[in-house]
Amino acid sequence: MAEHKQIPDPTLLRMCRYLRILERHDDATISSAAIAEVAGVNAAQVRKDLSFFGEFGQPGVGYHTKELLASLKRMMGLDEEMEVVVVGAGALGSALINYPGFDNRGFRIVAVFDNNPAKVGHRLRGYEIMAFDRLKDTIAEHNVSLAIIAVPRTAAQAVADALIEAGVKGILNFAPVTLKVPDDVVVRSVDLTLQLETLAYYVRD
Amino acid sequence: MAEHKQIPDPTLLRMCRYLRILERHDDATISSAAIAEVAGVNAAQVRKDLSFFGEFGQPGVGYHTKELLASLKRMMGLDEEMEVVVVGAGALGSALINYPGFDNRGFRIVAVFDNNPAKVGHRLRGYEIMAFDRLKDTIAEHNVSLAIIAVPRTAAQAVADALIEAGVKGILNFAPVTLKVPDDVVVRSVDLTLQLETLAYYVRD
DNA sequence: CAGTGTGAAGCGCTTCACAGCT
DNA sequence: AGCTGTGAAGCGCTTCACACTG
Repeated sequence: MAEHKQIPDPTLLRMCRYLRILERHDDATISSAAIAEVAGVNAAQVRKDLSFFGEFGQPGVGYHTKELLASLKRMMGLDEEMEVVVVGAGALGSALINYPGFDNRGFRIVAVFDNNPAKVGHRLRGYEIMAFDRLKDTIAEHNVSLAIIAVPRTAAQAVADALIEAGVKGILNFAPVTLKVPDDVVVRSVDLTLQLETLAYYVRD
Repeated sequence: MAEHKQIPDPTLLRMCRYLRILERHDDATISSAAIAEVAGVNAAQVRKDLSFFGEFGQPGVGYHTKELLASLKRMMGLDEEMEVVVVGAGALGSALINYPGFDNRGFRIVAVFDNNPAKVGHRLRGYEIMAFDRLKDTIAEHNVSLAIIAVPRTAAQAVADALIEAGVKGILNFAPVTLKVPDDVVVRSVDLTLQLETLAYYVRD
């Protein structure tokens, strides 16, 4: 996590949503109320979030759409392409590789790994599937700092360990486990069934 | 959301994780400290979370694994099978249909919908893909209250509206938009790129 | 006016700390 | 002695309210 921790996590998540809203906004300016409306949050929240990064607005007018977008992208580290590796070429991994959102947002998949011998060497949407033993040199060679884990639960921690040893600093984990990682590595977990299970609670009876 | 709102949302999410930990635990008893260790949270947090549902523990001993598991499953509404429909049979939808986690946790997919004429009528892992015009009667017929949205961003709100009109009360949304829904419908959004984008912030430079 | 930026209040989740039980 | 259940403290995010600005 290092020294970046001054900005609240919920703010960071919302910032990304604001970016999308700005990208789809046609007018030259936009108010915090307008952003809030689309994002489904409080307008004061939007202003407070933005204020973490600086003062972009003009009282009585709002924010200049393009300017704000460009500034935020840069401050979020999304203004330049970022290399990512995907580990796990099962159903989920394949879907992620095909997912247009990643390409479109400046993430470039540089390699796909899987340890299933039936898959290694084959191509998946143009990417050659490599065995795990090529993790380290590939990551070093391309200077990759982000990885996506889409392997079964039982393999996830070992994969994470290998990725971290290879120098990865950020992990997006789709396996349903809590990964143990050093302090300087950031993990985000997306658990597909967890969310569905909490819905069951609200919906039953 | 209705009258269930007394339990904090973060607690609900953690409860599901505790369930998994209990399922994989071999000893007859388990302490809050042991659960906390695996879940990566504070032990007091575990006890507080559990206390929302009742008093299950035995001072000096801990919790009886199987008993606790059974009680929690029932209280979370996960003790009986629940019908789900999936809307969107693209890469993500297909991956979700294949995802073992759903089957294993008591969710039964009863129908898959997609409006792509090239897909309608075909089968996907045993499920016939149906056009959207069959949404309403299928949901009514099977008394479905949960739905998964895995369609492109632009179609998501319309799909949500149709699902809600058909009687769905809980939606797991994978499209990158904030859905507008009535108060009695619960939405959980899983945004695949959002998480990756926040990682970019921590990892850059 | 219309709308930003922000101190201060509000609120809810997390953690502490300890009484109480076995 | 070991561990639970919980009141109370702590802490951080959200919302309010308003001075300020073009």
